[in-house]
Amino acid sequence: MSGAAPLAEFKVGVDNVIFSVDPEQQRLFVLLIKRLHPPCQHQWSPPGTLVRHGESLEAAARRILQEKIKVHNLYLEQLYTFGAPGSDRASAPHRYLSVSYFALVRREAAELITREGGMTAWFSVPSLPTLAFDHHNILNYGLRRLRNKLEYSPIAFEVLPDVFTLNEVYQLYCTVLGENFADYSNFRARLLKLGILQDTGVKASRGAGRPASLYRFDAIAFEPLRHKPLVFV
Amino acid sequence: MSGAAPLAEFKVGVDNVIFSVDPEQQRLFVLLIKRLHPPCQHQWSPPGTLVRHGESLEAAARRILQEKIKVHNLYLEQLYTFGAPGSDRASAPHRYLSVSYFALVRREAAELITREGGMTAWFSVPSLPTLAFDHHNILNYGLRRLRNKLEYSPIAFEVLPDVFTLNEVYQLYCTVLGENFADYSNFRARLLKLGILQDTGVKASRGAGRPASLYRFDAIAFEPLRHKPLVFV
DNA sequence: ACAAAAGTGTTGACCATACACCCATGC
DNA sequence: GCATGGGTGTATGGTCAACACTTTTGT
Repeated sequence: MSGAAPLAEFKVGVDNVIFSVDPEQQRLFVLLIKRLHPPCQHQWSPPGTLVRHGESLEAAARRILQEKIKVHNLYLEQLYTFGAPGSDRASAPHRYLSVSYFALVRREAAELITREGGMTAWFSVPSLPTLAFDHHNILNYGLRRLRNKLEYSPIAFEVLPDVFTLNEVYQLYCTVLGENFADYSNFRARLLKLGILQDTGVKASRGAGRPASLYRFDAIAFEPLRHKPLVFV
Repeated sequence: MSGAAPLAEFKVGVDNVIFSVDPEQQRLFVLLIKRLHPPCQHQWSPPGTLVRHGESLEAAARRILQEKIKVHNLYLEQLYTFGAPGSDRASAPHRYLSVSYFALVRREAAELITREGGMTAWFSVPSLPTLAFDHHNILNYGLRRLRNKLEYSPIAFEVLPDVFTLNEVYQLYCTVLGENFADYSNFRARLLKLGILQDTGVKASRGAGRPASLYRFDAIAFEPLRHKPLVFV
C-alpha cells in the first residue's frame, strides 16, 4: 500500500498429487512424471503446470490431470500452498508459488495417457523414488490428508462407480488405511447405519460365492450430515 | 513449458482471518479493517498484505498480524488459497491470488494496535458487516476450520498462557463451539485422561470459590499422539 | 453459615470389537 | 458336497451424557 515495499512477482503453478487405489493388489499408487528439463532434470515429480491466463486454480489442476489420465469418477481437493522464496524453481525475476491439489481415483478406472515414451508412471506408495524439490513433503502431506478424509468424509463414493458392493468400499478403505483398520462386518454395520447407502436390490456375481448387493450413494440422505462430525472408519 | 501457452502473472497476497476468544463475554470475534482505498473502499475486510520479495507466505501472515495486534501466544495456520480470475482485485496486467491464513488468540492477551484513527476493530462473529469481495467465504471457511481444529487438535494450548486452569480451557471451548457442546465434568475427565496436561500443584484463586489447579500442556506426552486421531470435544 | 467455584463419582444408554454363525452361489 | 465369498447376529468391554455429590475457598 504505502511507499517502498519491494513486492514479489509470481508465477503460480499447480502440482497434483494423484493417488490411485488398486483393491486387487491391495496397493496405493501415486502418479509421478520424470522431469525432462532442468531444474532437477531426470528426477521424478508429481505432475504440475503453470496457471494460464483466465484459468482458475482448480481448472489448471483438472487440466493437468486430464493430460495424464482418462478417468470419470475422481475426487479432487486443494491441499496446500507452498511458497517459500529461494526454492528457485522459476527464472530469476519471478518467484514460484505452488498450489498443490490431491486427487483420488481407482486404478482400474484410470487409463494412463502415455506420450513421448513412458515418462509417466504409477509408483507404489511405500516404494517411491527420490523426488525433486520439496515434493516429498507435498506427497506426505497429501497422504495424511487422504487418510483423514477417508475417515470422516464420503470421498470414497466419489471415486467408486455409481453402483458398487460393500466389499468394494471395504477394499478401498483397506488399501488406503491398511488391512487392519477394522473388521469387515463392523465396517459394514457402521456404514449401513449411517443411512446414506441405498440397496438397489440388484445382485452382482463376482465369480464364486454368494452374489453381493449393489448399493448406490444417497446424496440427498447425506446432505443433512454434510457438516456434522462423521465416522466412516 | 511448450510453445504458446499464455501464462498468468500474479501478485500474491496473504489474508488473515484472525479470531479472538473472550471467555468473559463468551464471545468470538474477528479482526476486520476498513478499506481506505478502492477497490471496495469503505468496506470491511480481514487484514491482508501483498507478499514482499524474499518473504515467505507465513512470514507475510505474521507480519500483518503483528502490525495489527500485539500478542504472544497465538495459533496460525494456512487456510486456503483463493485464486479465481476476474475478481479484479489487482491492477490490469496482474492477477491477484489470495493465500488465506487463520489465527486464534485470546482477546485479553491481544492488544489492538490502532493507527490512523480506529480503522481496525473486533467484530463479534454472529454480527458481521458486509465484507468486500469473497471475504465472507474466507471467513466462514476459517470458522469451520477453527471449530474442527479445536475438536481434534490441541490448538487451545498454543493460545492459552503457559499455565492455566481447566476452566479456562473449558471456557475457550464453550466460546468457540457453543455453550452446550459438552458438560464440564465430562470435558474435564476426557481432557485429563489424555494425559497431556501436567498438574503444577499450584492453585489459583479467582475471587470466591475453591481455588483451581494450574495445569501445563505437556508437549512431550503429546508427541506420540501427534498424528493419531484424537477427540478433545 | 452460606454461596460460589472446583473437583469427584455414579448410572444407564449406547457403541465398538471380536468372533461365531447362516446364506447363496460356482464347480 | 464343499469351497468361496456375502451377510447377520451376539456377548463383552468400553465410552459418553447427565446429574448428583463432595471439597475448598471468600465473605
